[in-house]
Amino acid sequence: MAEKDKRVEAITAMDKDFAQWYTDVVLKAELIDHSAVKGCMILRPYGFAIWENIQKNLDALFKATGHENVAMPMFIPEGLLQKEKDHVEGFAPEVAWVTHGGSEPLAERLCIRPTSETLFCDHYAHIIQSHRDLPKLYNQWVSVVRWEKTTRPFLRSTEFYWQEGHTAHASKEEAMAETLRMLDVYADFYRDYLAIPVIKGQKTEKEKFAGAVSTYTVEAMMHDGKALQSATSHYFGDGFAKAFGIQFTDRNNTLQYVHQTSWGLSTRSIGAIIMTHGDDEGLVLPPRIAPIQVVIVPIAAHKPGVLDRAHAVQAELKPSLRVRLDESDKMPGWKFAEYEMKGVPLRLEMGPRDLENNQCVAVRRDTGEKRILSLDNLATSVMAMLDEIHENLLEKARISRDSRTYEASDYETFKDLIANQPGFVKAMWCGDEACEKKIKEDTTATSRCIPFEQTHVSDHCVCCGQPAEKMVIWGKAY
RNA sequence: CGAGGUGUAGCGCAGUUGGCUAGCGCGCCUGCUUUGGGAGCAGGAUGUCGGGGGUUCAAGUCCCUUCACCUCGACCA
Repeated sequence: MAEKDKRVEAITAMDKDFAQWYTDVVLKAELIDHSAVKGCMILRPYGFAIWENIQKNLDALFKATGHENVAMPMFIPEGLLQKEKDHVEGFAPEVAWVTHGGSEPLAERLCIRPTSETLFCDHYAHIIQSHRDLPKLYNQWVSVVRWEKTTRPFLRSTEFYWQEGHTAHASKEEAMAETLRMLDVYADFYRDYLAIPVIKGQKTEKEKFAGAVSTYTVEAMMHDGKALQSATSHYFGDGFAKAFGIQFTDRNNTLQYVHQTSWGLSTRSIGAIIMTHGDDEGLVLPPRIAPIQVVIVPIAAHKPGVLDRAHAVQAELKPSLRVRLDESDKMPGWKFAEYEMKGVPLRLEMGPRDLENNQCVAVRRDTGEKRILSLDNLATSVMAMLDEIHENLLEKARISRDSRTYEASDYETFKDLIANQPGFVKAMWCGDEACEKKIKEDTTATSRCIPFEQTHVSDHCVCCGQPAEKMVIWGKAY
């Protein structure tokens, strides 16, 4: 029991204090450390390795859809940021400024990019002349800075890593198709790599991106019932093109403005992983992005043959899996707890008893299930188990989300649900921003999205009672 | 940005009305013994008491200021 007590001490229970649980996990699983600057986190090797795996896999999906990576500067001259009115109004309150070069004041101050639309637009204006130059399908993997008042690791940090795709097209139809295509890429990525089910939908006018015609989102539900905007894709129409003069000559030799999109997914996705799959033992990582997919823990490693066999197994798995053999002199129980805290999907225990039987003991992180595996064709059975874990995580998350998704057709029910039942509430909305604002004032819930997959809850706006056709998902959000 | 809370060794904490060389547990280092759920014994190392300024014979302790972290709001693509 003493061992158990030590573990409980290590991480605050989710039910007791979810916020503290989250903080404990990000620090104790060694994902991040705090830096000297407020809200700026240090991504430690284990945390960064998760990000690298996200990058690697998502980038492959971008490449498969014809996108190219570029690198823009981190500075935006003030004049450039101000070219699109809505955009600058949206971002000005949270940009950081560089005012000096060495000891000399700059003639024009430079903002540290909060997002790079203006840089891409400026560049596009230079390089796009003909319809033959289109489409431009660019992406970059960088960090951006937004001077947020309240910060939390991964969820809202002052500086954060992300990718931002910026595309320019000859027609609005093509740009809209790109916007929705990339939203699909995000949704598929969340499902297939992070084992997180998301809801695709459109943001309301109030919630859309500064400067966009329309914003689309994938929304996920965290373990505490709160919503996390997990990635967004924006359709810009030709608004930025007109502000920045991005024109091309079409097939009929007439001058046209391009139609643009942008879309992004950030290190916030790691927050989503933590708060979707984690439990009281710590992190639970989906196998496809886990830095360590399999950890081999030798038992009684000093006994003849144990370590040799463990090394052989590691060598066998290494070509197809991210595998670690922990041959440190820590106690096995210590290692079990440690790798559970770090969310390693599968643990293989190998002791003298196993060697006699040409087997090992496989323990799943998600269910705790122990299974005896033959050392013959081990890579195959391990990979099958990792796939099972992925499917189970996805299914568990889906059930968890659906069981906390409610419907409300009248305002009293709505308010009661938001106040007392953490989760999503589906309710009809008339389309008036006033109702959205009132709901936020009354309940602190916001419209998460107008889901593509509509269900008919009632005929009337849940807030004002006017006829309503759109079903909106509401919830408290990070 | 508003309200509240917290900063003492890597982590968790104690430190009395201001008073001696700032402590405890875990961890860490060395050695031996151990190894199927966070090992045991012996020895050892580790501190700008978050930073700066002030009061005082004397400050971890009191005052001012500043930075960071946490909670709840406001803000938030």
